[in-house]
Amino acid sequence: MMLTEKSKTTRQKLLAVATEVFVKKGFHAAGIREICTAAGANLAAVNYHFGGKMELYKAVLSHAFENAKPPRPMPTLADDPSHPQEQLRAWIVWNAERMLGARGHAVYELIVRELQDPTPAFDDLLERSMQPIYAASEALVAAVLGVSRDHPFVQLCCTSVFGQCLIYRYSRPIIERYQRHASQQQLDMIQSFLHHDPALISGLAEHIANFSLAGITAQAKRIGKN
Amino acid sequence: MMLTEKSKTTRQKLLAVATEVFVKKGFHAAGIREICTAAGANLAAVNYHFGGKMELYKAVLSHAFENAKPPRPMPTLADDPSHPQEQLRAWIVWNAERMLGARGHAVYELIVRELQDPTPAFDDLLERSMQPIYAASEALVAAVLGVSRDHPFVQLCCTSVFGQCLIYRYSRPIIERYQRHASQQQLDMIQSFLHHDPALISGLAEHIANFSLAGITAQAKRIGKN
DNA sequence: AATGGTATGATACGGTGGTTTGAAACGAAC
DNA sequence: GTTCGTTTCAAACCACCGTATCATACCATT
Repeated sequence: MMLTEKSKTTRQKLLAVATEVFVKKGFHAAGIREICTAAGANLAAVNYHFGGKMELYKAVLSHAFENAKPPRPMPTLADDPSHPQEQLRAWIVWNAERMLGARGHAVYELIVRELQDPTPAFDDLLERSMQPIYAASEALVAAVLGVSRDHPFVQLCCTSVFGQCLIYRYSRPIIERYQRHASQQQLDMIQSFLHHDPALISGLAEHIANFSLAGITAQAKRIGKN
Repeated sequence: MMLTEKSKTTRQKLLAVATEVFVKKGFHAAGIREICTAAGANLAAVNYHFGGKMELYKAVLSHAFENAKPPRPMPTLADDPSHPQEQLRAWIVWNAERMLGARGHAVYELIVRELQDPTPAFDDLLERSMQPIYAASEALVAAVLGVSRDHPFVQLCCTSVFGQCLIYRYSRPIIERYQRHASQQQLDMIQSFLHHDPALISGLAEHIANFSLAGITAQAKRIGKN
């Protein structure tokens, strides 16, 4: 038999626990022993079920990527080419909610780790998960700016949008740390953020959209003047 | 004698090499052997001169922090309270150039690493290097928005500004990777960026300032309407 | 009941990492 | 030239990690 009940659950448990540990500590710092004992499995289980630490890691990446599929499809320029501003706004909100929401948590956390200590699995992950999204943002921003996609302002504005989203991922350890000297109402907000409270996140997404649209339209005027 | 000529240079060489290696690989991945051989020192040198890997790391942090002092002093609201917009613009440019320039390279790279895998040296570094800067940004943004510093919009806008700067640090590994499939003129720009070309960086700083000021004034109007 | 692929278990191997040790080399002071 | 603190060096130590091994237990099929 290919997979008994028991083996399925150990494999899945291993995958689930490994995701947590890799997210928390990164690839190098995470240990096989730690993962196995936390999953209630034997030390050899990883090698048996996946073939090695790196293979387990790749499996975690794939699994996390599959689970990160957003509930709504990505808004693109093609959906309504005559109103690029509204489309861009919809896209920014969609993207921010995707990057900050609970669904994408593991993938983006792992991507952020890969950014600093790339493993061989990096290129593939980036290509699959980020490249299509980035391409869509370029098209939308170019449409709003009224220039071609290789205009330097397009990249700058896209980077500004992504930067505003990414920082909420990067600063997570700081935020966790600042719980100590936080007031009660700050503490509530921090907890909401760390637990991916949808209301708080859509508020952040709204802010990023408002902020960015103002920034981008300002750049559009700047282009028009020249 | 406390420090002969020879010992001084080994200590300094160790510090310099260790800074490079820690920046490049992070605390955990960096190896004592690697550092020592690169510095032309014996394996035991680190323990002798610093007392251990962690102490060496702390010394590197302090040293990098001291060397990151920007050439110009930070513009603050107090410099010209009647023109908060201009002051905020000056501050954003100053901050972006500080975070992206060659001087601050080591510190910010190390901070970015600490963000993901905090070592015991994290709190101190953060408090010394980031807290005063962040406080200044809050004051300026609050002045432009015309609200008190604990208004929620203040934090949101400050985070948006920092996010736009930080992403250029975070995405450095991606950018290095994309040199392979880049055109010639893209390659030149990438090289300029990686080598902290002042002209390119002040261009980025200008963009971030324009983008952010538009975003912040838009939020100010939004507050005014309510 | 017997069998054979599958899964789990305890243990050991090779390698690497930081740290320690003790002897040797250096250099200034007497 | 001897002495003493400082610095360098080679070698070893010890803990840990990922992997490999091999015996055992499981369980559907025969």
